[in-house]
Amino acid sequence: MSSPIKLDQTDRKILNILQKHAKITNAQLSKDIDLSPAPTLERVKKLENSGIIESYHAKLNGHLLGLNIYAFVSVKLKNYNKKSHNSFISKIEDIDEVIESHSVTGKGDYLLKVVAKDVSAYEDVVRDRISAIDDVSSLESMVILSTSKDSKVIPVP
Amino acid sequence: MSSPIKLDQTDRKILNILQKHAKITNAQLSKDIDLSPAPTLERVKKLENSGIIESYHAKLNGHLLGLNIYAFVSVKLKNYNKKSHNSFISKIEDIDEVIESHSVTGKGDYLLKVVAKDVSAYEDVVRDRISAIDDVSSLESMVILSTSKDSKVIPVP
DNA sequence: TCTGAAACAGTTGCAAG
DNA sequence: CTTGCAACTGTTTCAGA
Repeated sequence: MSSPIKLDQTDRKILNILQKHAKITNAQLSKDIDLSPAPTLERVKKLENSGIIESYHAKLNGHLLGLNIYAFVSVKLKNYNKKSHNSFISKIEDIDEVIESHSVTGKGDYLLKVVAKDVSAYEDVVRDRISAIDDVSSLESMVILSTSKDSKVIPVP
Repeated sequence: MSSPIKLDQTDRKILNILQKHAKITNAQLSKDIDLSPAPTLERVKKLENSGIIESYHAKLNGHLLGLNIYAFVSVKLKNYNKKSHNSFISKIEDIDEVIESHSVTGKGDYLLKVVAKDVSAYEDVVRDRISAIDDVSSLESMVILSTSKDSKVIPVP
């Protein structure tokens, strides 16, 4: 288990700003945290090198791209051995429409997040690609009707 | 309903690259898509201005920050009127540990994504903050044991 | 660890093909 | 669209406090 890395209040400010708005310039970031550009840059690099900042991503608007169905799919497997899990995970990896896959406690074994352009395309993904994996026993769809929060910001302790 | 915006293959390449690696320089991006810097920049601006690119975010490593519990929580409400939904949504908005909230079809009414530093902090959030909302009838936790895919990349049609 | 300044790299806008 | 170039903006390094 890795122990949490020590951060001061300035580091926390940096992380909160970059989670919300990664494209800020170093010059602007330094103003927002009341520091000069040089040490600001150094702190950002340190956060990147330590692995606390993993990566930077553009968030797209799915609707404008014609992706109108978002859903969570709860999956139960037939068997609980390591081979079955690994087999399932590697097949899920290849399905671009599955954008998240988590092993979870509760009634299902995996919870997937799936995106598709319409109900018909969604049906294709669920029936022809996910159900088609032998390791899968049953599925339950939770189609997203609306999203009220998708903050992309985890609370820095 | 908004109709999908027309994109050519070059725009799609840009979107795929920026979803994975938002911090790329315009100069490097232009090389990757075999175009010169000027029109590359113009395309990126167009994608931003059209709203297809919504925002840019730093992805943090929760474990290194001491956030060790991630979970989905399925929530059922007591009532299905608009007032009850709005009340629930606005209260959820204030809980930083709830990083996603989606209204969904299926057994539950909402599916939340929650993060906490340990099981005890998770219990506090679920019991003292989410269950405490009057509109909530019942909850079901699906704690994430492991995540095999979290691509941050939606498939551009 | 910070400041301030100087040197460098990348972006942005524009003209001509 | 491309190339090329200038002006600008932001990054990065470094000596000194």
